[in-house]
Amino acid sequence: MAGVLTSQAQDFPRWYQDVIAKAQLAENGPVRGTMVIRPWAYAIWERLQSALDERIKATGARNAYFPLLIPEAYLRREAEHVEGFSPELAVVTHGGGKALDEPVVVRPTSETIVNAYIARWVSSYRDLPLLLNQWANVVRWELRPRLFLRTSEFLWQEGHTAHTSAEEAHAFALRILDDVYAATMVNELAIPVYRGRKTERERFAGATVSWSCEGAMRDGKALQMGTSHELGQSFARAFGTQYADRDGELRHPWQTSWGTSTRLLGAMIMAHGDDAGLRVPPRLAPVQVAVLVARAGEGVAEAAQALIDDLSAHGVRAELDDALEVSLGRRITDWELRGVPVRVELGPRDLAAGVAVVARRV
RNA sequence: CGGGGCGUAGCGCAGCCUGGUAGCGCGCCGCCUUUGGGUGGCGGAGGUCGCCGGUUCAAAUCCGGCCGCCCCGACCA
Repeated sequence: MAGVLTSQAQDFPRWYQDVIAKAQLAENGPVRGTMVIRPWAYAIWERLQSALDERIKATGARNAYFPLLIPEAYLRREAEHVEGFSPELAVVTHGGGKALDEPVVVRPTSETIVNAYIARWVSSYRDLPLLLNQWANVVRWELRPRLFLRTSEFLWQEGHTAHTSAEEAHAFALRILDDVYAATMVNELAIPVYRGRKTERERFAGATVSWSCEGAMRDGKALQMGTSHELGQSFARAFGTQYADRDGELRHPWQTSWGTSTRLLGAMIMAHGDDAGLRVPPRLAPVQVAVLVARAGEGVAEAAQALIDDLSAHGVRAELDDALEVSLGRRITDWELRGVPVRVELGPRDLAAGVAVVARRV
């Protein structure tokens, strides 16, 4: 059929933008780099989020929430960290109609404010390991934004942990990389990933080692999909986090931080989408089976509803499409664009013959 | 921030060079027709032509300034 989208071969970036628009996944916000996530994409994100959350909790980490606004001075406490993030900070200078005595920054990531509190909560080796995770939005003033892949504001999960040894922190950072990130990417997103250590240049600002999961996209490029960092003791020193060890000595804990974001939706689009549109991995698909009433007829609506009920009873997320005022071709194209894994078409002809058209899109 | 391009209806664009009633496609609304892969027909709604100023009898069009956006580069989850 004549493509609704620019083909991937012709212009991959253009195809990417087309799918996002036509499948109604997201749009640009009024402020440069911001993004409106539309219901279909958000529903996929929610499923991805819960899959990640489950695995994060399985490591023993617990969810918490820290403020969006951070005193600028906090950022300055860790030299390399502030140097890395300063160029992309959004800074609030006014509040309540008056200039603030000290500007506050909108979090670009939360190492600093989390550590300000970890310092208060850790005083004994018995308090460790401390394993925290937060689901939040962060802001980084990006020069060249691209929907999902690099937006000025994005949704993510950021973990922050403290341990009694470098070895334990190292092991935990890798556990997140393997058991949480790679596992979710492979099993939920159905994207094979390459795990490895980031180069010195790409290392997270303030980390000693950065580990990354990179996935292969259909344009032949790799995309960083999740990172896990060993922070050493630099943040602990910067924020004065110390604990009394078994031997009575005061020591700084060894820390990690790790994150994945709505960029994963961009990865899903680029790793699975084709010239007909998006293809959503079945485990993440908000609708796994779309049942289309192809044409009105005696008993067709009832048969379609019976199929929906049967699928639902078996734990399959199924949705009825009986919008007969919209042409069948149009509806088929729309479901293809949105990437629903299985489509069933049912009409009087099928009913009479005791069959149904089933199309897979996985 | 450096290089290039573009701002005209919700979206995508033509018109600008050569000033003279603001157009096309898609989408939207109504009616009819159709419906098994983006149906077809008829009718309709919708625009301070990015903003400010200048030239002119007359500016989307010419001139000046400003603002915004997109693409490439550098930076980045």
